[in-house]
Amino acid sequence: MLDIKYLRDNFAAAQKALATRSGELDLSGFQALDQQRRELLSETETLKAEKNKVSALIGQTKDKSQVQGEIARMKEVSAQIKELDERLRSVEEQLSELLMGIPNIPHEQSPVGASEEENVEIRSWGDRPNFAFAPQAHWDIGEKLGILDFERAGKISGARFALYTGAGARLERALINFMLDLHTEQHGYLETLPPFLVNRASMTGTGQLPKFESDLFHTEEVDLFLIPTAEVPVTNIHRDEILNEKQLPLCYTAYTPCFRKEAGSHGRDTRGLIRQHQFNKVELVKFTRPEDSDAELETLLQNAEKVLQLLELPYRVVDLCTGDIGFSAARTFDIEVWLPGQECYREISSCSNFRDFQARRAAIRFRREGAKKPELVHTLNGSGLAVGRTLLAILENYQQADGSVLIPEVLKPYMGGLEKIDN
RNA sequence: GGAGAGGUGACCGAGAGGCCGAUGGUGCUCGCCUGGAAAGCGGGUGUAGUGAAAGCUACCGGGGGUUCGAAUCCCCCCCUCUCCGCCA
Repeated sequence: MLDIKYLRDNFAAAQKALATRSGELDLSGFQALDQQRRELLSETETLKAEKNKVSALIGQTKDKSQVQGEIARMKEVSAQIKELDERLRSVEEQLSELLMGIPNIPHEQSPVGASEEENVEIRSWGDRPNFAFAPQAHWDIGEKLGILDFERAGKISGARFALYTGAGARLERALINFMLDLHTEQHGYLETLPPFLVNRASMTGTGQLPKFESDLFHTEEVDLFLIPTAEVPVTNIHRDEILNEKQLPLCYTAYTPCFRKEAGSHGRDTRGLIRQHQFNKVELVKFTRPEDSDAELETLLQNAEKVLQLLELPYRVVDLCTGDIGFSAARTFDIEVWLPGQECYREISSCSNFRDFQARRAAIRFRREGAKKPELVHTLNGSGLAVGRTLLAILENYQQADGSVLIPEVLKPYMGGLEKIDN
């Protein structure tokens, strides 16, 4: 959520900045609603002050017969207050709905552009493998090795689910452990294991609600949502809290499964592990002081890149343009891994600085040393990494002519010393 | 799922229609005292909205209601604890 005061005072500038994002945005009602709200507020508060004053007087008067007129008048005032409050509530509801639907203002340094075509590659790492044979896609490799079973997953659940077996399941688990160990032992993140079902307040805090409810799996009788990313429960760890400046930055990592409806992506990436209703992810989340968030995004991005470097998987880093940045983010870097089976780069991590957008929604603040007023923190997060996509990248990059797949050096200890997966 | 007890400021804990944004204590902080510290003494110490400011308004788990007036009474919901049931 944007700062209403900022929007009020910089309406034209905000509108201009927001126009560089994709999608339609109608802010025309804002100024009138904002005005109405303040008028109603002042009106009802004047009446409340009057009511409070007179009621105190009535309380002090022993002989109530002397104040019958006051009592009657206050009854009238109370009714007026009630009516004004109702109008105020309706205006505030409309205003909040409008405000909650406004995306974050892009970072000044984000490249301006209309779509992903205009994202800017800022660096790449590693050498793409040269194969003396035609590399296969991971779904073929995995099925032939008997470690991925999409057909039975379809039977059990439906489309966009995967069944891992044997070395496949082990490899997924090895990756989770490897990533968590790296981030906790080398990068200083605190491991967490949060709930996978969260309430509306949490989803609203990070920006999934109210706008993107249709992307979420929802449970019927208890009004909970399956998390689409660990960002939601982990960022909400500190919802409605005031942190000490000394604690910052707070850095958390979490492994969780993620659940997404993928509504609107019918027919896209229907094969393989790329786009699943359920997938595993290790997430990195930071809470920082405002002045530190740009630098912290850079280190978070490097922490995510480190996973690919250690796994020796070639990748590139892309600075998302204003038209491609997600709703809540101000700035986003995507890491894209090279997939030889499909001869393209695919997103494997998305690292974002949300600035105070989520913090305002979720009321996550901190108090500076000696300061009276608390301030909003900045929140950041990034995948470190999407586990399923990492596994498929290994299958495609480490595949051999005979159909086997070598295990990356750093994963061998996590695979019980296994050197390669074959039949 | 059943029965009971609770949810008050950073924390503990009073308050049971008006004198309560809330006694007291702990913590924190500033000052005095001290060679320094402890102890002691004195002051300060919630958040938000609105306003140029003084101030005003709201908030005692959440939402409704009764009343001139609600932390306090009534209704619904949520959460925590204890016991029983069930279960990993």
